[in-house]
Amino acid sequence: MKTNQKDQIMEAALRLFAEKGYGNTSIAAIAREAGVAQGLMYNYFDSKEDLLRGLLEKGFQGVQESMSAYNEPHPPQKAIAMHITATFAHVAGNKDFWRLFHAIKLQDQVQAYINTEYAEAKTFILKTLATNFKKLGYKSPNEESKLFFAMIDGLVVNHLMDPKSFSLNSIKKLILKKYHI
Amino acid sequence: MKTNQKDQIMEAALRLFAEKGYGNTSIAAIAREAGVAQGLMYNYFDSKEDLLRGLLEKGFQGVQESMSAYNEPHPPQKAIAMHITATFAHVAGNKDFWRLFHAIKLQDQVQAYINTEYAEAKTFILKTLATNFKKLGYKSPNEESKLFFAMIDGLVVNHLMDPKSFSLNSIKKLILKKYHI
Amino acid sequence: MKTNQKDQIMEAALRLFAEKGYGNTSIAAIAREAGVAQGLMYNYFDSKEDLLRGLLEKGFQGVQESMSAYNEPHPPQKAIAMHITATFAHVAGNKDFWRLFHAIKLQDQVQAYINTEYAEAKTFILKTLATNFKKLGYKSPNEESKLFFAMIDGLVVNHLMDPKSFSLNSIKKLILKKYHI
Amino acid sequence: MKTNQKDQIMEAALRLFAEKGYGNTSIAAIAREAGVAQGLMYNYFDSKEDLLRGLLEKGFQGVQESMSAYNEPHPPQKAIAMHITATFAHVAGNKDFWRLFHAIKLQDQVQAYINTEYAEAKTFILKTLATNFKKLGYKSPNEESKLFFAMIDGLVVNHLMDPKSFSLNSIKKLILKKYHI
DNA sequence: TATGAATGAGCGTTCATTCAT
DNA sequence: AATGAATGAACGCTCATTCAT
Repeated sequence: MKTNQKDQIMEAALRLFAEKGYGNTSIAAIAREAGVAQGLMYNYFDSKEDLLRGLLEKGFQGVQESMSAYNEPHPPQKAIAMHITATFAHVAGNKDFWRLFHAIKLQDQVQAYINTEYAEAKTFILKTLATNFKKLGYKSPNEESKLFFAMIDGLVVNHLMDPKSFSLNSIKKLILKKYHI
Repeated sequence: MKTNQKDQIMEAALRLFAEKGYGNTSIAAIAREAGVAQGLMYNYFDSKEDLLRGLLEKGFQGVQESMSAYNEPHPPQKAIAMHITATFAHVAGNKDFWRLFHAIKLQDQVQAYINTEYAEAKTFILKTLATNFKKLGYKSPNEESKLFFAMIDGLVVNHLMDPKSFSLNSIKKLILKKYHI
Repeated sequence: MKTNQKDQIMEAALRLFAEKGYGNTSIAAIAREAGVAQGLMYNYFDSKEDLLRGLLEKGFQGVQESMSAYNEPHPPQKAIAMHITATFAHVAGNKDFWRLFHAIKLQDQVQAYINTEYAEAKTFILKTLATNFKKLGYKSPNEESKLFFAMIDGLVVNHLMDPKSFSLNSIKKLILKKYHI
Repeated sequence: MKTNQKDQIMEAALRLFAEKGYGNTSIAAIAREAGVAQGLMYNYFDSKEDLLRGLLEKGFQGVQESMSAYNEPHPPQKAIAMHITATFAHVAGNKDFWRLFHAIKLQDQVQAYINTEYAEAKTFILKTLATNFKKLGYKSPNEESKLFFAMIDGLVVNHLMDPKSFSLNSIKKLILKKYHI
């Protein structure tokens, strides 16, 4: 009957952080949105910042899981295609997380978590991409992978800002064609 | 001898907003950094938010000016090259502005200014790019321009996050090659 | 096997109140220290303040008992010696209670309990001392008893603050000599 | 026309801390008592604890000044008499400070300041008393000085708790007689 | 009797903003 | 134009207390 209140708090917090920004969201607002007393959050998280960390961690775990496909070897073209597909699908299904993440990633204070969780994933992705580009005969696979990564990143952010103009799926085809996939 | 105090305030604010974030920067800190009294800011701006708006406006004016080259007709390849060069140069010379902008752009409250100032520039750039891509014979010039725009955007953001790994200039060459320029 | 949980709560509370102060000790901390659930305290006490009252009452009962020796008549010199010995012994065996009591005794809110429990004991002691000093021929037995009482009180407090410098036993001999006992 | 608001805050805080205890006094109550906005305190003190420290420091400065008489050499009997007189006078004129101090001195958290400011004064007083008792031919001047110090201390505390019963001046004469002064 | 999740009032603190000078 | 002391609303957080189990 009673849904998990910790989850309700996290959902409410993620929604509000994404919508209004971390700094503009009060604990009171989260509690109201979650339909819960203000103090309850502190049974599950040490502080507002710890709640943010919890949300980011949970989000990155989802990313990690959606990236598990890379653990098995694939032909490079398929691997790249899968990367795009998986990324776009994860963004589509976790818009609030990605809005929050991209809104926060440039702030020094948060770079700590990001450097742990995100930087690893980023490094892994860049390496995997470089390997695949090398297999495909690209001249500068490292630069190529950075460019590719930045392109996907930029697409995601622009999609989050203005989903109608920047439809991920319509551009996906163009990318595949561009990379002869 | 005495420099314009309004400019000093704006410079201090931009520096601190970029460094610590808008929400984590107090009026007191800005006044301290600018070497003026706390109340002085309110002679020039109605509020802290108005100061932010002022900074964004000024920044976008700079962007507009650096884009004035587009007003004159150029061969499409040169136009695209110029766009990249101008963008990267503006970013290199206005890191604080771009850090602030990208840190803030996803928040609903700020989208108001952005929809006025930035969206216009964005639309203009997208149209110009599309025109040029069309001239160059690309099949889907609109999608192509969005992809290109997102790529540049993503590069800039990744550069701002980690300038050493994402050197703009080393990737610039790759882009030019990619687009046969 | 299972000790009385009420006693465990009271012991934990006394320890923590003495160590960290009443105001700095939370019910949660007491429950943790006592190894019981947070809510259990309210089965035995109406409130945190009532728990404090319970601790003070129990402490004063102990004082009362250790003073029972006075109920039997003694030669005045022996009575005074016994008072010192009993007091110092009780302090040595109940440091936490005395720390708590002396830390709290000056606050108006607590004076209520003190005026009931403690004031009676104090009055009794002062009277007994005065009687004995009178028997010993002192000119102002009332003033003399107050001075004596304050001296013992001051020694105890200074001992609690700094046991090494203010050793009760080494000063006890000096007092006995001073009063020709 | 306008009295110093920092002083008003300190006075209000000292009064309330002495009356209700440090932990039971809110910043809001201090501001109300001082007739001032809540936030103003933080223009003068970093925190509530810093305000407490400020009050204790100011109080100890007063003690130091009232002890300046000891800097000049006096015959031992006069020195002791002066100590009593100065102490009682200072207590009479600074009841709130002494109530606050004695209510707080047993708490570990505050012992830091006390060990700096107060412990020095205490050590100085104990040494001076011991010197004077030695000059007067007492057998154990160190123990004697501790006993004397504790006696005065106890008298002050009992006076603060119950000024009517423990009149300092009526007991002062008894002390002087006791020490043949 | 015992649990501990949930509550919500109240705290210390910050800070955008005002205003007398 | 310029100052900075003063304001007070709002924040993050704590914790005594309650209550369904």
